[in-house]
Amino acid sequence: MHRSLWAEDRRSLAQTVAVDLVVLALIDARLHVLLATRESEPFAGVPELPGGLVRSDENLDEAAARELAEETGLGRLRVHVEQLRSYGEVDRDPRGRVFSVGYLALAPGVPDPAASGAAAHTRWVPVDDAGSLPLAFDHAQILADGLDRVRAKLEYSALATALCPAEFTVAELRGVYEAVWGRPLDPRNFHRKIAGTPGLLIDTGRVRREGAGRPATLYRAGDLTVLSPPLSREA
Amino acid sequence: MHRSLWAEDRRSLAQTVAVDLVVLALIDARLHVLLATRESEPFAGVPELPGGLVRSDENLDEAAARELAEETGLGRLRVHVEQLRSYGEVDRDPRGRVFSVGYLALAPGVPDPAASGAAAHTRWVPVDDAGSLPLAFDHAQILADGLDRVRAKLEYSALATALCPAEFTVAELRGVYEAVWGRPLDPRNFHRKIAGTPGLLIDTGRVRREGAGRPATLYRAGDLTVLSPPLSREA
DNA sequence: ATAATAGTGTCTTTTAGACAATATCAC
DNA sequence: GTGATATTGTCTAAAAGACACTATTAT
Repeated sequence: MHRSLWAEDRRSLAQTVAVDLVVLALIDARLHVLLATRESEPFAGVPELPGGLVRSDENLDEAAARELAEETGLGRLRVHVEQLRSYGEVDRDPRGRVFSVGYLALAPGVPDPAASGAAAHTRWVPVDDAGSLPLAFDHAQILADGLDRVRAKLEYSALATALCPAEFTVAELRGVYEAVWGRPLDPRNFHRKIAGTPGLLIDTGRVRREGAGRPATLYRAGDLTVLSPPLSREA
Repeated sequence: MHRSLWAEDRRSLAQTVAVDLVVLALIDARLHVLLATRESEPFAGVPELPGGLVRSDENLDEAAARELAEETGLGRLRVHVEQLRSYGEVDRDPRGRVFSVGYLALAPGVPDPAASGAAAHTRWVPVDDAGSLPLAFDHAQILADGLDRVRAKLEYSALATALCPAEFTVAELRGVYEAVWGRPLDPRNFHRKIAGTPGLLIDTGRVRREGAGRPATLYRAGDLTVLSPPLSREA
């Protein structure tokens, strides 16, 4: 009885594995998620997360990276990709038994509007609006899990830099936190905490002047990935 | 091209989904993991994590719960089960394309030695020893991920109570932390921190006397699941 | 009494959070 | 100069960690 389901049983199972991506980016100081629109049944016309089936010659991470490039035109950008969790309700797909591995992808800005034609299927939706949209399959749950993950992980990791361009200011980084957490942070305490964490930011030596005000130092992300102690979401 | 792999492509993929469990329990103040021994090829005779294929009429959590009951004889106990992550390297199983969803299970003690016959396949191994054992498939990676998860999650959650019996003392709970983190904690600071977190522990009103010393208050787990601020692994 | 464990109090150092003050720009 | 943003400093309240002390048992 132990590990009994092999040989013919395995063939008759007819299981399928897909990846679905929660792709996030900051646009106009608001967190956005990339949604596609289903073109066929089931759920024709309904928005869904980009994704697709895992092919026989690729692992899960590779499938996620391929779908990201194919469906979003984000291939050339430095995108952080990490696995979320898997979804396997029996009836989550009316076509049959399809498991989905959810992925979280954080893009450092949006690609050129003149990007690949594949991106025409997709659009960026503010996450506040997407929460109330009905999504195909169980994608609303996957999206919620992705948002939970990124909100929690900002506290104890350097993940926020993945939503910034290669070189950024402390104010930009703070903007990421404010957008993801949906609340303002004290610029002075934030600056002191971030700048006082060795290894988190690397000073490029250059500055950026943006309208009025003292020019801001330009940093790029350092090697540090774990923030300890964590950066608390202050009151 | 979008979502193109459907209909016949899907049938020809021949993918299979399994669950594999990292089952942990505290035995003699040491953290142990439950291992089975493979009885057939591949990896015949090599230790592996308990697990098996997901059936067509059950979701992932149900498959994990069923395997837990079937293979470990822990069915009747109150076991905490949560999903870890999924594993999908192309060649992770030489028999074909098998994806695995890893699960973490925390048992409040070990079942009766006189438990079900299924448990005869399995044995409890101290995690320190299991780390150097060669395990079948990629189960060493799954085990490492499970240990990472439980070590990290003790800091910011009430998960440690899942490794305690229904009623326990503060010293027992501290023993869980010390076993999982592999370092001693200050009993006085631990007690003050734990007892000072509202909702974490519920006083049963009874005490337990164990050899010499003042009797310890018996608690059961409260509703609180998230510890904030987290319990830091002190120096 | 002595040893052992449970639980409380106290002190010091560190940190978070509020916010004043200074630096450097555009105008 | 004014106004704006960046960056540093200062103060206070809270928390962490070290550890003395009290409480309650077995022997």
